[in-house]
Amino acid sequence: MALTDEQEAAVAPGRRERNKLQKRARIVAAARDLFGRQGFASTTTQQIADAADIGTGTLFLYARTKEDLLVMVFRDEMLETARQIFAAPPAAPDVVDRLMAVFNRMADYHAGDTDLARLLLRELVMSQTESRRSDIDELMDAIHDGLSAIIQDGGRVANAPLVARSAFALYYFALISWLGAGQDRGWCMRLLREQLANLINGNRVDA
Amino acid sequence: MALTDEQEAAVAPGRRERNKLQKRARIVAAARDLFGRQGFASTTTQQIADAADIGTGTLFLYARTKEDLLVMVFRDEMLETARQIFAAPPAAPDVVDRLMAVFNRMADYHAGDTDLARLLLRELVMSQTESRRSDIDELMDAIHDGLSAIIQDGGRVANAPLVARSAFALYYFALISWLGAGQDRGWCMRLLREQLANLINGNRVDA
DNA sequence: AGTCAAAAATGATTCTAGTCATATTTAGCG
DNA sequence: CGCTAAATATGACTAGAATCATTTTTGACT
Repeated sequence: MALTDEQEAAVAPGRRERNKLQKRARIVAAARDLFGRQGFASTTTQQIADAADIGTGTLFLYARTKEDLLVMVFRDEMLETARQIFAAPPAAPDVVDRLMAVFNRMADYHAGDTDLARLLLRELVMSQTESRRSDIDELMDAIHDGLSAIIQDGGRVANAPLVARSAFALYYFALISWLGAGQDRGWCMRLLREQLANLINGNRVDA
Repeated sequence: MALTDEQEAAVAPGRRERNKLQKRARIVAAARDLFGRQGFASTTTQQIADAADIGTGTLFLYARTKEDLLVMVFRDEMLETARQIFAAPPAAPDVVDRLMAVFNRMADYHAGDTDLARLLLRELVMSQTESRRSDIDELMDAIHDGLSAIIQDGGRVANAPLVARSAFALYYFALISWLGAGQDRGWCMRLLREQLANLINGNRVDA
């Protein structure tokens, strides 16, 4: 027997809301699939709309621009990836080793599709849309908290959150060098390790 | 009396080449003006072509995309700005102070048009086009060298170029927070100062 | 000066992201 | 149940970036 409207509304946040969420999920799935198989540029918003079985204009009710769609698609995936990485903490003796283990696993994720990662990185820099900003903030916060915990756990450093911010900034720059400037990944990561060692352990001549 | 073709070609790198340079200059000037007055999005490539007195398609012989045009326009300006900043070195006692003086002056430049700066920053992350890559590399190198000199001059740090890279990465991240994530400029710069102090002077609990 | 191939310029055309006036669906209410 | 207003969906349409087949310019060589 079906529930009455009132009962239904009481259980879940309303049918309308559920429909929207379903539609949103279809859109994200379609976009994820097409971006992955055809690339971002050669996927048209029309193709995504067709695959998600919605009208041309409806798509833009859920993502203001094609680029927002890219961020939408990867926000979930990256959040999940970040959670998994921080949930299974690397059991290395040194803080620098542990940070590098985290960053290497993140880089592994991006290595799966460097073309998309490159474009995504570009969009993550600028949170033009309001919805995008919250997507990005959530992701950044998750990573920052994870890093902070690792650094705090090391115990040798004052002001762990600030150092976490610096570590993330250095990682971000490594990503830009690798994906943006086309430098060799290994080279970027080696440099990052040195920079992190400097950051954590100091770099004085007399040390 | 006019020079013969041969004489002319011997003096300068050929009339053809000079024409191209002139045309390029007209394009950059027109784009600079229109972007500044109307903003990037509401300036059409047609307007730029008209202002530069060239055909619609000719524009794309000089810049593969509208975004490349943005990079072209600001590469020169930013290089010049960077040179001026590093030519008149800040006479502060501390390395951190001197770095902050440099970064603050760079931020001042961007503060002149934060909308354009935001878009530019996004494009600088990814050197999609080959021509853009060289533009960006040149700019980055200039800044890196300047920072390196300041840090080396401080004398208390081993491996100045690496620390310069880190300092730049931290500055870059501050820019992203300010222009990209919409954080308050003062807050970003204060954080940057702390991070730089950490980087240069160490951050051990026992220090 | 005249010829020719390569380089550069051109604008009509194509393609697609994003808009907007209209139509449909939803849910609260008498 | 209708009725109504608000929310949501739709696809024909617009605007503008970028392309490309064609034309024009250049300069080397005779």
